[in-house]
Amino acid sequence: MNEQLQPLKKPTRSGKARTGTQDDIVYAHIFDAILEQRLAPGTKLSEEALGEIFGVSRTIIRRALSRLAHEGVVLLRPNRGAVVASPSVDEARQIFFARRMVERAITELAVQHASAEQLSELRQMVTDEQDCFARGDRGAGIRLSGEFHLKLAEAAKNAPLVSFQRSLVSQTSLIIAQYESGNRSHCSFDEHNELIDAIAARDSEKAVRLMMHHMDHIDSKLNLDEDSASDDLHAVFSHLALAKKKLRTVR
Amino acid sequence: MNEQLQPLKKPTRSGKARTGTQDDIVYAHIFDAILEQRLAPGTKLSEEALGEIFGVSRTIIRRALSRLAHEGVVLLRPNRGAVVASPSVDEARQIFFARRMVERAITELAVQHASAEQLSELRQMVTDEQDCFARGDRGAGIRLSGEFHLKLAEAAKNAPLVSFQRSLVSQTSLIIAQYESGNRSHCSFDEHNELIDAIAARDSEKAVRLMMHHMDHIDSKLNLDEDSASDDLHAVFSHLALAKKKLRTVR
DNA sequence: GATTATGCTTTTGTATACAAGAAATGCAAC
DNA sequence: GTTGCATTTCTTGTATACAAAAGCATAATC
Repeated sequence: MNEQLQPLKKPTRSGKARTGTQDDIVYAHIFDAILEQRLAPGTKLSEEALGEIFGVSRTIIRRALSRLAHEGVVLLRPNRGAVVASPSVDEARQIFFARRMVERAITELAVQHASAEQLSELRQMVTDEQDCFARGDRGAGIRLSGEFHLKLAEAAKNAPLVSFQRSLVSQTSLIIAQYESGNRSHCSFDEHNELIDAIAARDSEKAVRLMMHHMDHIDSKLNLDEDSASDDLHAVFSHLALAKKKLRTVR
Repeated sequence: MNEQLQPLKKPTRSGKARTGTQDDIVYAHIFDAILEQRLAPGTKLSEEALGEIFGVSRTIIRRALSRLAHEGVVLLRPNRGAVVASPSVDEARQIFFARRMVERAITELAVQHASAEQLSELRQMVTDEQDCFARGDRGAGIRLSGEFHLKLAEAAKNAPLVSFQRSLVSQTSLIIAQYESGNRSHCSFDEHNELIDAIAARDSEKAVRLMMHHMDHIDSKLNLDEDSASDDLHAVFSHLALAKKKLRTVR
């Protein structure tokens, strides 16, 4: 019934999906779609529809969804299926708090442990990110910006922090999709570059200061202020226009 | 073939498994077994054996295992099944680092947000813990000690931190099982009590200081020192004696 | 006209059958 | 006695069938 029954390709150059088992691939595709904000908060994720799209059975989809649910980007409502999470203002605050804490720790660790190779990979990512925004590919730009923070976490060489950061970054992406005010230029790559400089110079205090500044910038671009009544309604209905055939947006 | 085909009861009074869907129950049972150190690191978790034990199909077991895997307490080796994780010395260090960071944040938040009710629940838990050790139920004591730290996380009112803490606490339990030197009296409940006092007094600095002290105590009881060569071998083979019929310990 | 009942449709929950991959065993050769 | 290979057995990976629950629409009643 669907035209997409090819072998399934791994998405993006974010080397993560290397093992290539089917559910990793599905997971990575949905994850990327969320990071690129092609999947709006509240979008219903029907198992059958996704199965058709990716050409696999519901078993695989189900595994991918439960993994995403565990990371907090998908909400699994018993007997009612999965939707892309739409964090409340309060949840957003909690996530940002946790993220500040983690980013501080990651920055300090990265100053200690980042290898020259990792630093150059990080620089490459910033360049790519810049390119994306220059050529107008906002989605990929946002994703790379998130992946930058993940790569930095890897440079910190602490596995539990990496996995926590993964969850926080993707949830941040949802928050931005839901609460960004206007379309001001996004995660400023300049800040990313300065940050790498400070880390390369092994200047822990400066690096941390820059990172905290960076966090301030990100959440200054959001409307998380207390006038949440109208905000909430807006957030709930704002994506109704983007509804796509089977994956329609609800709440 | 097996004698256990009853409806399945929820485990422990840790109210978590309230929803009671089957995979939650299986998850909670295995989680508790790990927290109580009845499941040694390296133990193979065969899907079929567990299915028989709990009287459910492999589908349910599989979900529970993948959830545990995501929390890092179970290792899912492709085509080779699941085993209880056995953290290396380096992994243990990473987990402890993350845990210090999280416990500090949780303590500060709990000082701000813990309700009187939560504080009294915490006190109750310490009493229970004390009882367990008094009556020689070491397993339940260790579990309650872990659950104390989880409850504290809940008092901090930050969902992402709670879920991260859950993963860190259970992994800590595995580390203790693997690396504890001698059987000195465990997580000292006195420290837990002092901590509650400081939180109740809204004395953030003192609470954090006590918590950091508590962390020092926990890892001073472990052999994570660099003489890891013999340690590693010992860790790998130490549990071969505990092998149980189908759930046998391997690596 | 609004509201509640009731059957129908769609979607999720669980078990199971079958396929594919790994480990174990036995056999042969050195 | 040990090493290498082939076959067998067991375990996991995936799809699918069926059951159960939720949503939806129609109809009946107040």
